[in-house]
Amino acid sequence: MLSKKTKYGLKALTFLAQQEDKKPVQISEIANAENISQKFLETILLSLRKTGFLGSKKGKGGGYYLIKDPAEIQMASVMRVLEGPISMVPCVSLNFYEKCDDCPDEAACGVHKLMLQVRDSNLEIYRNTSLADLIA
Amino acid sequence: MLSKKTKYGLKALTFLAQQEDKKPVQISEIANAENISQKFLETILLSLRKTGFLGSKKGKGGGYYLIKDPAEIQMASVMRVLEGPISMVPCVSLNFYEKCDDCPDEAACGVHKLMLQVRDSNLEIYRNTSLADLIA
DNA sequence: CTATTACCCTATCGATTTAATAGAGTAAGC
DNA sequence: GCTTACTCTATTAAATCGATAGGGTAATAG
Repeated sequence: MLSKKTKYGLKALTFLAQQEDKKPVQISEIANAENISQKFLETILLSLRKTGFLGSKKGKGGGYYLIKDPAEIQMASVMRVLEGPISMVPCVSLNFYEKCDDCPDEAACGVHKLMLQVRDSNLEIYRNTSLADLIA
Repeated sequence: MLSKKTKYGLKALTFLAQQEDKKPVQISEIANAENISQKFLETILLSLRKTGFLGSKKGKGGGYYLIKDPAEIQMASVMRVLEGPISMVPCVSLNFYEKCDDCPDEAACGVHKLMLQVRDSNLEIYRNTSLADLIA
């Protein structure tokens, strides 16, 4: 299941990408438009800022705004930040690899084989889809 | 993330599929071979029996055995029983569809669009992969 | 017939994660 | 210098997960 955090984060990103100009948008405006708990959204936007997707401006007229062009933001990197590993098991993860304690031989493991396929196909989607694609 | 339940269930199924003959295999033997908590495995095998994947035999010489040919068991049905919905959000689920409370318009939702792609590609894998493929 | 084997079922429990909330702090701008 | 709006930490309630305990029950061998 996709976490609410990821869902809300993606919605916020698409909302910002749809803005005409580059002016900062207040958290409250995004939360209101997308039906998201404002406080929860705060922490999500904060993490997106810390990971380089968003910029922020304080004070009156402040808010969050996209730093990069939506076409340059690929889902793979967004998903890793919001949802965590793309793989469903650590033993097929590119960025978060970990050996299974059980499972003496990965090459002979059916689960490994299946999850490798799933990871490959999902990764291809996430890499070939940008934020711009989501609002097209 | 793939739950341990699914992982263990798949491992048990592949173990049973690798048996030479059709004789019942004891829970303890599977648990031992695959490094799984025996008690936990009991509940998993029980649910696989109730959903028509396994048969069981009680008493001495009893155990669990596959009912169908491994080539006839597709991952899509196994995953739905063990892991639940294949979709990452209910609003793109075939078998467990549910509308989002937020999100006034699914067609305009970027998350919906993205998750639809993911569901399609995963479903294709799960449908085209059988238990027999996992041990090949 | 009866003892043993091994599946069957329910209940519980601790740990972790998730989603949400509270509340105070801080920087920027008018 | 006051207001606005982002920043950060801490807390919490609920849900889920993985595992365990312990008895019950059916089938089989001998």
